[in-house]
Amino acid sequence: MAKRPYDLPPLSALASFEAAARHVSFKEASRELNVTPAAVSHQVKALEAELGQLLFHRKQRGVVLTEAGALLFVSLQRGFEEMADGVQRLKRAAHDAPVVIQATSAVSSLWLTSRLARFWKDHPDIQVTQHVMDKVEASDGVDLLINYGEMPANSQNCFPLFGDRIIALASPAVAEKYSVRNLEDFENVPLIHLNDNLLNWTSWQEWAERLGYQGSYRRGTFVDNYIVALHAAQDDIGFILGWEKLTRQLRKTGALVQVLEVSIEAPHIYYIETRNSSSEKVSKLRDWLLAEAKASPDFN
Amino acid sequence: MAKRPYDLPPLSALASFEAAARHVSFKEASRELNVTPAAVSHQVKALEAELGQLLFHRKQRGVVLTEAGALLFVSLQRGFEEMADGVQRLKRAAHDAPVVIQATSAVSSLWLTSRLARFWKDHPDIQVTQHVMDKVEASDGVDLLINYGEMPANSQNCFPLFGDRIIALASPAVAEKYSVRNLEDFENVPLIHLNDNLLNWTSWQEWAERLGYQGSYRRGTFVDNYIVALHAAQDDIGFILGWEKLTRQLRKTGALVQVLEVSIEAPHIYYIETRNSSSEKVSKLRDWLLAEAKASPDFN
DNA sequence: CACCATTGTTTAGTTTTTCTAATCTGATAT
DNA sequence: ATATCAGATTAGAAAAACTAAACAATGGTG
Repeated sequence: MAKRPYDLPPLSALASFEAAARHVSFKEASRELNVTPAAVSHQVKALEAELGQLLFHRKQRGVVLTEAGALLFVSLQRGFEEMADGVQRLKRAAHDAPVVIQATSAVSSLWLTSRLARFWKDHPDIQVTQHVMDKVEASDGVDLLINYGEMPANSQNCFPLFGDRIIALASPAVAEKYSVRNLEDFENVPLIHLNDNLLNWTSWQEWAERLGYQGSYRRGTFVDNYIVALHAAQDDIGFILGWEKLTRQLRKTGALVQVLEVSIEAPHIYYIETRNSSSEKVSKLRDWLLAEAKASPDFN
Repeated sequence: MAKRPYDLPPLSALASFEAAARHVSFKEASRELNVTPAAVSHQVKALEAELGQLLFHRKQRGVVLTEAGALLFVSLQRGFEEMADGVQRLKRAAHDAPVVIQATSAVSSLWLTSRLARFWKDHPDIQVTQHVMDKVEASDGVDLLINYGEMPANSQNCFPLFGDRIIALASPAVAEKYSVRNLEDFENVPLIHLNDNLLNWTSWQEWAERLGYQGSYRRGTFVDNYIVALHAAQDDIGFILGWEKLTRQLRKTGALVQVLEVSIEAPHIYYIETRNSSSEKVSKLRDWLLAEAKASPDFN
């Protein structure tokens, strides 16, 4: 097969030489490289040995480049410059690029959006883009991902955000009109069902079973999106299941009220996942959100 | 003071990444770099961590460059190419450049030249230039230097070549005409004296003193150059001092004959000194000459 | 003129980096 | 299904790089 396309001496030696040549001083070079002059001396000596020619004339006081050294120096400078340019561009691009966080429309509107607004006040330099998508898979270019489901074990990219309880809700008008007293009553009232194609939503059926009731809840309307379902509930369409914490604000404002004093622990938890990038900014946002979830467990 | 002008990640990581990107394969890269795939994996991972962004998409089978990776790759390639160019030029220049060996005209004509001709037969790829100069100081650009004098102690650039004895010589005609029987006889015959401005030549006076004779040798002619002196001797101008070994050939052909069966050990030795370059070619010639001096101590 | 401050070198030993061996993972091809 | 392939991961080994200290050579200073 092809031999090494660049038959270069050790790069560390080249870097030491370049610095020494630029400063015309081993001492200065060593300061720049955060090493002792001895280290630079070693590297340059090794390079000279490898190339089989002197790169510096050792003068009484300091060093002077030989002709060969000068020749090498300009090439190295150009080379390093080129590389540094590329790295610089990369860093700048990373700096300018926003952090992309993906969440379902429900999480986004009920929890994430208001917090991102606050995050931006703390970190005006970090641009954040929300990617609202009611699917489990992450699209390309997503840095963070808030999932509801079973958190993969021993993945250091996933961190639990919060768990929740599931309760029954309705608009005050609906609640008053049907006055549900027990689980059986739900069989004869309009329920809002979610078509759970991809997410792990808990259905009315599952919810009741968890609470020990075996009846069948068939009445009501089906919608595809939890936010739509919430709006439907507020429009007096019927009863809806909801997360206790996530709907706290809606209950506080009286838009919805809890029906029956029963609840189940949500079968899954919300967790945050790091994807693609391990950049500073991403970690910052992730840690901020984790702290946020921890700091206000009751969503005050 | 100024920060590092090139704020580059570890160069070894860049080199590993470049190879991996070029092959689009950690495995191939590892073969090129003579390391295991694990090593490449480590380096790339470290680089990604440092830059805070993924450089490869890890696919089910192998890897693919990310956009960022591709961007970095072209810069690195250009950079390495630039550097390799410089190194290449340097090596080529060193390869093409002849080895320069400096010697006095005497050593050159009596010992070195014929040997260099033989060296060239053994090593036709190594070009050798003679720099004949009857001074002690080496001029710039000289790689090897044959000196006569006191060899500096503990210098690993100097190697003893040979010592010699000093005898009195003359052309057969002169020898017969004056028939010198003892040291005193030299006082009344034409002597050839060397103006020793710089070299450590032994004068007739010193020679005789070493042999225990206190007379004064004033008669004769003065010349500046030993080769001229030798020619003068062959032209029957007078008696001359010479090295036993170096003049062997002249005596063999009958051009000169030894006068009086006395001789002194030369006060100094011939030694060879390495200057400037420590290139392969220089070492080769030096070692060859040392072996030559050792192999034929009698100058057969 | 002695003496100190500079700059680079050298040696030997330590620290850091880099690499390997072995084991895993996850997915494709047979 | 099973083998295979490319890469990841881990802990520990090997190699490279570095440092400390003593040295050498020189130039400036009191």
